[in-house]
Amino acid sequence: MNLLPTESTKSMIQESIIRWFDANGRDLPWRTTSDPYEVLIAEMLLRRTTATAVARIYSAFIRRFERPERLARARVRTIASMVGTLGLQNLRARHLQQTAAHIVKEFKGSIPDTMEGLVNLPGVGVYVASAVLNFAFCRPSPLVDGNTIHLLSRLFELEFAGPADRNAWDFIASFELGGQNKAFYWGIIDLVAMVCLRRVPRCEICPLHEPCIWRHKNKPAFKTG
DNA sequence: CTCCTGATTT
DNA sequence: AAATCAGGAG
Repeated sequence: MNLLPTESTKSMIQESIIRWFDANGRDLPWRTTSDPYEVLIAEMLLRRTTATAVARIYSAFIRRFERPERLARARVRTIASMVGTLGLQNLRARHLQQTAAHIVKEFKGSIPDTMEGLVNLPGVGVYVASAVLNFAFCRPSPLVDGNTIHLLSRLFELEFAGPADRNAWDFIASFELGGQNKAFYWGIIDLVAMVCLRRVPRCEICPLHEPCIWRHKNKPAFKTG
């Protein structure tokens, strides 16, 4: 376990991630909308699934179930047949239908904009709730997933028990994101998906190769060009 | 802690 | 073959 990075290191890394994302981030279908329903659906579909898998079915899903009212009335079997390629389809379909029904009944069809309201939805935990707050309501809220753990572990050689580790949430919450929380969190996800690959990380194109402790230990002869 | 559940990566 | 994937519920 290493020492925690200084505030100035964190600030520099944060800026690098945001700048890199603005220039290189993926243009995924659910990132071009801030409609809370569409964002919530995306996050529920993305649970334990890759973004590329969700990208294949997302538009068709939204077209078919345009509003919560539509989804609430659909049969679980029908929903499951549309999300079958993602895995967890029965569980996922049940949660989608129940959440839609809950939203129609308790919130008159609009998505709650508070952590408490969101985590009470079936199939919505702290991660999905926080993602909706960040990506739909532009409200900065700490967000930690497997990607975050992976990136932080390499950058700072910190050891976390996993995505549920309170220390990881506290650490990510200590960043001062201002209004750039979306670019920061999307940037972390995309860096792990495109650059900080698990087996062969592409340090030569990584915006964080300079401060990265893992890179210094594993590619000491790395030239910055 | 276990289970859910399958495509994809390693 | 095993781990992982924008985790959550029981």
